[in-house]
Amino acid sequence: MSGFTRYNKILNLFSEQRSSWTVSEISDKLEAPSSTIYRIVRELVLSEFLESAAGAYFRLGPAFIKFNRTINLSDPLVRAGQPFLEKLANENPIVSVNVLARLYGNKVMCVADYKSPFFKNNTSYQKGKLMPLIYGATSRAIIMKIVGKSLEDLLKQETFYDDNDKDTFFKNLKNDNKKGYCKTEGQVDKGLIGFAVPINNKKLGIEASLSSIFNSTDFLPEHEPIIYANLSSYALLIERYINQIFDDIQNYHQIPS
Amino acid sequence: MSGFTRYNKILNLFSEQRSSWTVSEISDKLEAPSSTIYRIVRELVLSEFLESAAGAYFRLGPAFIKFNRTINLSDPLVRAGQPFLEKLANENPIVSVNVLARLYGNKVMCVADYKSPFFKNNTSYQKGKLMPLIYGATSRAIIMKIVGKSLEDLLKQETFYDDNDKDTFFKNLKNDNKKGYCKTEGQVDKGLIGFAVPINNKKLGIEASLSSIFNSTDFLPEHEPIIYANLSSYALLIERYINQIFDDIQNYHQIPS
DNA sequence: TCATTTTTCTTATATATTGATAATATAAGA
DNA sequence: TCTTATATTATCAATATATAAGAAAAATGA
Repeated sequence: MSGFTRYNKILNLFSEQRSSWTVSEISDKLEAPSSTIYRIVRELVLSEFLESAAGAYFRLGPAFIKFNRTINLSDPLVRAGQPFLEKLANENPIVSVNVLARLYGNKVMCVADYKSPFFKNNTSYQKGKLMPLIYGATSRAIIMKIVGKSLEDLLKQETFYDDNDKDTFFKNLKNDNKKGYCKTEGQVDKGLIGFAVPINNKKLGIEASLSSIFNSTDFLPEHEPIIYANLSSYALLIERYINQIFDDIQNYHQIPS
Repeated sequence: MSGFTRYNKILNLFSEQRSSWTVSEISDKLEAPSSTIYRIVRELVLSEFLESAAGAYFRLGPAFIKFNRTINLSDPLVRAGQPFLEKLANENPIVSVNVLARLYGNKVMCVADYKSPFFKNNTSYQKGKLMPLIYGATSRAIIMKIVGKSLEDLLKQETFYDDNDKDTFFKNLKNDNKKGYCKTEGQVDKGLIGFAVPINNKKLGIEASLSSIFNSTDFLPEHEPIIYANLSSYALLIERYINQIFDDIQNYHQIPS
């Protein structure tokens, strides 16, 4: 173990299922002497990446909450899009969950969401959760704007059921691209139907989507044009707003530190 | 620079005000050769603590979002308390923001919140934000249960206006402790009034509070007993639920890995 | 295409990390 | 309160690793 790995290996032991570890448990798991683990853990505690809990246990520390907040407040996509999610929800004809998601590595991550007050279902698209790349309108609206080698690289890790499945996938993607939006039903959550449009900004390297998710039982075909109109107009607004924020950042960077 | 500091120093450059840095900017700022910074940044990118953005810029990476989510899902306080916040909001006589906060180092951090649909003001108590220790009901309900040397250590960093100010602070704290709840008006946000009760669990090392924050203009004296009754009963529920979660964790830890 | 910028690679050397052991602090029980 | 077990820190020589300067390679943009 060397470099950042030795810290990362310890941090990655902490999960939803197992959120607290003692030093001796860590040293057992990583097969490293406890004196070494103590030293590393102490360093992480000092920088607030870990914190000590009762009974010699350690857990993830407040640094993650702090940095996560920094990301939320400074991410141009979140800053530009967050304020519009509630408005979008109010203008939709039926109760909805509205989601801003972006490409992160080769996964899709929800970075902001707003749920109508009386929407009952829980979607899988919760802020911070990594989602599959090829299922659900939210994800597909993102990849439909990616082409050529970038798309190939991105999909390299994904496995399709068979060649037919793969062909259908690419054909649908092409179709969606023509229409300008994506619609899927039950691909991620049973009983839910999702619509999504892409949001892009080349200068800032943003590949993202805006989506509205509804209960299948609430949805009627005549809603579709309104839903699509709302999504497109808000996506446009958000893209414009991102550009404005980009200019602010540019100006900021020109000020010498 | 050695140990974790070398990574931490770079990560801490990223802030709400300045969320992206190039390698040469970092090496200027930290006065270190850029070849060294490149190596460290590459390590951080590999572990997703940083990610590269457009134009040779780097920004905070998805690891923080992931770990933050882990904290949210596994924190016994969040797990126990989150589900009750909406109920508390609905039972309050006027619109409110309802907050679960806990001690983190020598600050107070909001770990969960729920705002009534028609509550307009923005409180300073947003999830993830560090708050002052001695102002506001939310914070004071936490420290009012801490005594002796622990309290001294905690307040060591805090500066009071004068000795009189300090005396008043401690007298109020004592009073609150007798009453069982805290009430402050405008200490953190002008125009808002806050009520809070403590939540504790010694075994898990949890020192926290549950609070409801209202618009001063909505508030009438006759609301006070209802507010207090709601807070106390939900705090009790949450404390019981925390114990149950604690037992689950215990059972989990007994399973050999 | 070329010129510029960003990123990686290569090396000897200085420096930090390691882990066995000892010392100390802390918590729990009698 | 004292005892004992356990958790945490300190020490130090052997070893592994990071460092920094410059060169080379890739990537980017005009």
